[in-house]
Amino acid sequence: MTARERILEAAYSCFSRKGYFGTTTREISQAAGVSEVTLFRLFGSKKELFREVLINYSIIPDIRAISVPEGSGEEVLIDIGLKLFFSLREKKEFLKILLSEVTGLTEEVEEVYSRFVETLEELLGRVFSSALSLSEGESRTKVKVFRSALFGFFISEEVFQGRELPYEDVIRFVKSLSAAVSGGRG
Amino acid sequence: MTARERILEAAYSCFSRKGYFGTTTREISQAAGVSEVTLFRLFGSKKELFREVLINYSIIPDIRAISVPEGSGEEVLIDIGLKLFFSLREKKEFLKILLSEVTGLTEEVEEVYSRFVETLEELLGRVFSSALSLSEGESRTKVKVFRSALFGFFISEEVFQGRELPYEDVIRFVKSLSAAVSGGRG
DNA sequence: CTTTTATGTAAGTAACTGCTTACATAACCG
DNA sequence: CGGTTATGTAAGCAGTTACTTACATAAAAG
Repeated sequence: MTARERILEAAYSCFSRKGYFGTTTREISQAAGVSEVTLFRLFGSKKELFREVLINYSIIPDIRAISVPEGSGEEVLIDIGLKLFFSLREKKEFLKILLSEVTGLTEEVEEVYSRFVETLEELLGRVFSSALSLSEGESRTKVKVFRSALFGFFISEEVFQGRELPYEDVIRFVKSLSAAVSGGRG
Repeated sequence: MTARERILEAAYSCFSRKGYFGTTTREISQAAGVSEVTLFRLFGSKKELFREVLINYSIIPDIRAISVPEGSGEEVLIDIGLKLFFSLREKKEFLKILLSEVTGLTEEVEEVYSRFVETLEELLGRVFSSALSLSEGESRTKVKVFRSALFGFFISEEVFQGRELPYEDVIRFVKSLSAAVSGGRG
């Protein structure tokens, strides 16, 4: 691994554990096993390094890579719900960084977050209108419910409580959510 | 207002806008209109002040104060959903502080968060088992869906996007969520 | 009136932080 | 070989930060 990569990785880890202001450049360089001078030579400033981390570890490509499952009805929602949940889990550190920068939101962090929600809703929008047969308006609201629930669940259970839920708990939740959203008039 | 109160209020505001590490004690004391020495005399340390802010502005009493509505069915869920949403909004700053401290979670912040979720689930548990007629297990999972969706929705739309949703949007969401959760087998 | 209490001003300290400069070294490239 | 490139060490600087000490003052309490 190049020095650049090692620094990026170390920065990712540090920022996600202690936030932007809680992390020092000394700390990052030590964790990366390089000198602090190298860090500044390669990235110019702490802020710039932070930006690169945000780009490098973004969850957005992961979400884009999720394929819309064939078929229809509840089963499809369960499938996509699980895929999304485990994508969130895989990028937990990235999401922690995002959350911790909610205060003093710089435009760029805000933009990253907006694109994250857009990407999610776009994917779910496609799934919902193909798998369930819903009007544009119905679909949009249900997508919001589904997306919010999944995201809220992940944040509460995994990020804040700092644990990793057993598979059955995740399944139970996603099934319940999918059933709720795919049934009824809501 | 006493100096103590002014400092608490200023600290609350600063921490919610810039996080713990992003805020300096100088800043707080200036915002409070007192000298920095006074801040340290009254609170001992920055950390202690932070703790007091967390206690003083906690959302938990707000949630405890919400009365379980009479009646049954979907209407009740809508009622409680709206009450909860507007409680979250009223304590947005507190929640921002909580979110921003998700990195480097101290035990105390983690505990505050746990109690927050417990309080929420307890309230919703009572509502769900009285208003809908559900078994213990069904109720518990539906409560999780309801709670996660509401919380996730609030965080995405209001905290991260930094805006205040128009009332109709909130209503539409809560109605859709309530319908989804109260109908079906989920 | 005198003491206590609450607050202020001034000054400063020790540690830390982001970042820079100067110089060495070792590997790789033509 | 000679030069470029990537990295390291050492030193440090200027600014900031949490927090302290010493002393003044004015109001409140007894």
